[in-house]
Amino acid sequence: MAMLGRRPVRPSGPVTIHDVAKAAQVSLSTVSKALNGTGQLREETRDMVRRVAEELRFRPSEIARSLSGRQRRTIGLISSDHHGRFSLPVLEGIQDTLDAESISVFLCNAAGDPERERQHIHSLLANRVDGIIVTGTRATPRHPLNLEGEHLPVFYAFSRVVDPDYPCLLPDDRGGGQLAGEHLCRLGRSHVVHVTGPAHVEAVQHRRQGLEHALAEHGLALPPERVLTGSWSEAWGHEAVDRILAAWPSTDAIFCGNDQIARGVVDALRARGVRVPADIAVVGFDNWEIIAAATRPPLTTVDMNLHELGRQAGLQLLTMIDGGEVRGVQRLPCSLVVRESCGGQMSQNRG
Amino acid sequence: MAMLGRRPVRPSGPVTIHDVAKAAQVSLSTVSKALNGTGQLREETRDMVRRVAEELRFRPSEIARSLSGRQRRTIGLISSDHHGRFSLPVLEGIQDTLDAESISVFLCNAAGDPERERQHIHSLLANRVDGIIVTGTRATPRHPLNLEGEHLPVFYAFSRVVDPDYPCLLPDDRGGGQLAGEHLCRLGRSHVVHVTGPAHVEAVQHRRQGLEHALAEHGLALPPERVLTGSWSEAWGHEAVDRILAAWPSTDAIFCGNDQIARGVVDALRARGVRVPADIAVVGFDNWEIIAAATRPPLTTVDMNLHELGRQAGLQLLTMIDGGEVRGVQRLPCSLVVRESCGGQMSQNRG
DNA sequence: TTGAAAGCGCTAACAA
DNA sequence: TTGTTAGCGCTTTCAA
Repeated sequence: MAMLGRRPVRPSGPVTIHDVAKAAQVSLSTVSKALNGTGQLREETRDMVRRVAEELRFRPSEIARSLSGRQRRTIGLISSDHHGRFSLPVLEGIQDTLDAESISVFLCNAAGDPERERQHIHSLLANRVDGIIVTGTRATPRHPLNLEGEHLPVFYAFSRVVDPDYPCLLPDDRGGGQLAGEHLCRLGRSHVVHVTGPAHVEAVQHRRQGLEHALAEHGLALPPERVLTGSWSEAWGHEAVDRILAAWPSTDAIFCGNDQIARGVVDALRARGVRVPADIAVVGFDNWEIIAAATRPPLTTVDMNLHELGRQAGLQLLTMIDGGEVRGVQRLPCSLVVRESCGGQMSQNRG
Repeated sequence: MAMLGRRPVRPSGPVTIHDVAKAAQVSLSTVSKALNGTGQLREETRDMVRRVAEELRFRPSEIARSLSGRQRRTIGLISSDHHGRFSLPVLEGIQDTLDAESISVFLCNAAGDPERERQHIHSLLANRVDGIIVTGTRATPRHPLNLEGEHLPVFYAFSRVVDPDYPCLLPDDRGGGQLAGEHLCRLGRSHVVHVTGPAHVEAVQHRRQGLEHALAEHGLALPPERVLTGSWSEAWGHEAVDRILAAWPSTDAIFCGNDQIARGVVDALRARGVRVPADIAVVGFDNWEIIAAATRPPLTTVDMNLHELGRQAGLQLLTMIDGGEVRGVQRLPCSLVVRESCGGQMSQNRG
């Protein structure tokens, strides 16, 4: 295809713009312009250069490109905690957004170690990323990233920062709790007990508030003693059922703080001969498929839409990179996924 | 600290080597040498430059560094499938290795889409990574990465390639099955049934072979009809128990292809009034904590050591990058994690 | 319509 | 012991 009837020979290392220029018998800048669609070139030239470049499998070095002023089109992703079960969907969501913009992601796992986090930040800064997303468990609020005086957009996804001014996106746990409560009320349940995680966790408090709010709207109260706090485990679900059946035999609904607890609750109820949902309806939280779908009956549960949360986090970071103002805590609505543990079948969203 | 009593002023953008040179009143190369510990410099000069650089918070641009010939110290990580439950520990292991060498990771999630994978590869090549690790589910062997004619080390971690010559590291499923079998035999069980996943999956076949081998060594046979293949679900575990109790009431041990099946099996047995482990011992596979530990009784199960697998995959890639020869399928030994579903208590490894 | 040249931030060979 | 200079691969004025 190249002039003179000779096929251009691929050099050993990566093909450079020089190689293309030589093969196409034009100058460097012509190649650059042709390939980037910039400047004023004859169509023929542009086509010819493009053909040669393709034939040579020319892949412009992003390294060199970003050196000469262009945007880096690369961001850093720091998992402050270990990559957990919740991080995964968030991470995938983020990547969906960034892939669409051809932005590369440096993945860093600080694994909860501040020193490791420091090193990663250093490396990200040295690599001149355009921005950083921080993910992690949000049980305990974290310090804002220490950027060593550098100015760089940072967005916190599913990660709580002590200072509420930092741009961050979290699930609307309150709304989630409310969804669960409304669902139960709508199905006519009126003796609701809440079995949830550690009392000091913010999400635990929010979910309870949401439930309380929904019940209140239906003229029902949620007395403090009917909120049982414990660990996020199946075992706690079992234990809670013992207490509930002993203390409040008229209970007709249990809203659980997560799916593991719900699984424990359902299993325990079955073991006691209590029918779910006929006698007691159960709602979980997380929509952790592998648990929720395998429970018998399958769990109706609240979904935090973590994939979507990741997508939006990515978009927000892009906004910040483009100079947009993004601040404060934002909450993403949850959805209710209806399976069989409440008897109902319609699906609800709340936006 | 700088000369003339003036504090050097940080420029607005990232600090460059020029800024440091100016502030320290020396030349570019002196700064470079001082900071890299190369060349011959007076100790005083070196120290002085270092101090100034630190004060200015100078962070040499990795971009510029890698342009001028140095190694990129960056690798690509492609998740061919969605980041799954198994990818996580592998990923963390890989990062452990690479962090220790200060190598950055570009994360790409091809999500099973060949076109997306192509784009990611393109991007990785354009970013001149030193090598690539491919992770993903290994249920179905994948095609080797198409590097578009470029030469670059690629290592497959927990990902099966059609051509067995490609360097890849997989769990030793056969050994894992053997561990389970030996454990059961050692505990005196002699009527073993195997409830496992889809028959066509390689891991399913290997695990069965391992079990068979272990039983054979103790003079026991594993007739084909006692290998029940199905899906990887709890539901299948329940169903299998029905069949087993009906067909072979003398069964005293069940080895399950994964922990979900095992969970289903144990739950079903309990529901039928069969005691675990007193009447029937159960062994799982995966050591998926959240399931294995929550099962009642907690599951004795085989651990694939995925974190370690990731670590070693990282090391192997580094070897390849350094020009070492790495080829063919390698297998990482599994371990047996003893909990309570078999009655035994000692822990076993097999190296 | 094309090409020459400067520059991005750094390293490294060579001079001084 | 330090500084000058020439790249690394590309983009982007500015000249031709």
